[in-house]
Amino acid sequence: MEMINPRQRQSRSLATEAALKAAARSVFAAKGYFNTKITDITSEAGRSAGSFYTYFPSKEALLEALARDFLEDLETRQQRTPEHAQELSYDHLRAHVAQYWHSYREHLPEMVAIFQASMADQVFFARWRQLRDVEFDELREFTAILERRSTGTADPRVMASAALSTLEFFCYIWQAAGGDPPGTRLPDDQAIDTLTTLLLHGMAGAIT
Amino acid sequence: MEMINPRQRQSRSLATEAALKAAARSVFAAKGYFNTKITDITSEAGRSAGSFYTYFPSKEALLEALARDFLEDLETRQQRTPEHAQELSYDHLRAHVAQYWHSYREHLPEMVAIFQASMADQVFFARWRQLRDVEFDELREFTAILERRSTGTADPRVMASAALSTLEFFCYIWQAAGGDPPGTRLPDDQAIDTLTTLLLHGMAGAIT
DNA sequence: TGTACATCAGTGAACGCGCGTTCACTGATGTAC
DNA sequence: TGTACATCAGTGAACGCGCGTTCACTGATGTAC
Repeated sequence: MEMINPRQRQSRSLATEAALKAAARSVFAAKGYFNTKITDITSEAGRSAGSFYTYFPSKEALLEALARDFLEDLETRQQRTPEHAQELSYDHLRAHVAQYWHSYREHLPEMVAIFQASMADQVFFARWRQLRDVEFDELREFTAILERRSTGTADPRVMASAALSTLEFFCYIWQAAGGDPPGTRLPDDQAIDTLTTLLLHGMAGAIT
Repeated sequence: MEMINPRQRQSRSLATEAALKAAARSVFAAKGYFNTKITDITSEAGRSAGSFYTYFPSKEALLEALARDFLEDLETRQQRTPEHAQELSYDHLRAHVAQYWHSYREHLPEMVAIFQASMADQVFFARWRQLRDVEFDELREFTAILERRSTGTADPRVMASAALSTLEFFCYIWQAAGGDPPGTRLPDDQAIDTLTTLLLHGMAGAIT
C-alpha cells in the first residue's frame, strides 16, 4: 500500500507529545498540579505510563515545557501592543485589564499550575516571578505616568506592584477558586469594569 | 525526692504538643508546607518520629489545629473592633489595612501553609475560604458605604472582593514571596500607605 | 517512707504503601539492496 | 516490487525509593497499700 503520510513516525510522535501536553493542562486544571500523577496524564492522553518518558523526564519537565510555550506566547503578544498613553484614561486601562483577564482564562492551567509549583520548587518560583515580570512590564506605561506626576506619597513601582496583585489575585479568586463567595459567577464585563474602576481611581490617588 | 511539679506528665505532654506546633510553623515557613516531612517537624522539635503520632494523626491534622487556633484568634480580635465609619476616611481605612498587614505577618506560616494546602486538599480549600470570609467581614463597613452611595457602575461586593484580593496578594508578594522584584524590601509604613491610597481612591471611584 | 505495679510520654528501627521509573517486549514504519 | 533487517513509538508488568506509620521497648512518673 502506498504511504499516505511520508512522515508517519514523526507526526505520530508530535501528536503524542501534544496529547500529553493537552492532557496535562486538562488534568492540572481539574485536580491541581500536586494531585496529578503521571498516570493521570497518560491515561487522559490515552497512552501507557511508560510512553510519558519518551517525551518528558518528569512531571516538572512537562510543566516547564508548558511554561516555555506560555512565556513565548506572552512575549509575542507584547510586541503587538506598542501603544502608550500619556494620561490615565478609563478606556485605555480597561483594554489592559481586559487583556489580562482573558489571557488569564486562556492560560488558566499554566497560571495555576506554575503558581502551585512555585510553592514547592525554586525553579518554578523563578518561572512564576519571570511571568509576573512580563505582566509588570505591561503596566510600565502606567507606572511611567505615576513617576512623572507622583505626589510623593507612594512609590510608583510599589503602586504598580499593588495593582498587579489586584489583577492577579482577583483573576485567581474568580477564575480558579470558584468566585467570592465560592460558587458565585461573574460576567466578564463586570469583572473588568470593577477592576478598571478600582485601579484607575486608585492609581489616580497617587498623582497630582 | 519531693515532687517539684505535681503534674509533670501533663506539662511535659503539653510542652511537646506546643513544641511540635511551633516547629511546624517554623518549618512550614522555611520550606513550605508540601516540602515539609513529618520527620522535619519532629527533629526541629527535638523529638523522635514516632512521638508525632501521640499528638496528631497526620501533618494535615497538625495544620488543621494551627488553623483552628488562628481562626479563634481572628474572631476574638474581631469582637474588639466594633467601631464603624459612615464615610470613607484615609485614617480609618489605614487602620484596617495596617491591622491586616500586621496580622498577616504575625500568622505568616499559617496563612501561607493553609493557602498552599488549599491547592491540593478540599478541606483546606474550605478552611482558606472560611478565613477569607472573616477578612471579608472586616471590610463590611466599607462595603456598606459603597452600597449606600454606589453609582451603580460596580457591584459593592465585587468591589470588596477586589479590595481584599489586593490586600491578600500584596501581603503574599511582599511578606512571603520576597518582594517585587524578589529581594526587594519595603518598610511597613510604605506598604500600608500604598495599599490605603490605592483602596481609598479606588473604592471612592465607585461612589457618588 | 517504702515497695511493687501501672501508666504514660517518648524512642527509633522496621514495615509497607503509593507512585515514579525502568525495561524487555510488540508491532508498525522506514531503509537497504 | 519484494525481502530482510533496522529503527522507533508505544506497552504495561515489575521494580524500588521515599516517606508515612506502626509497634515493641525504655525509662520516668504516678498510684496503691
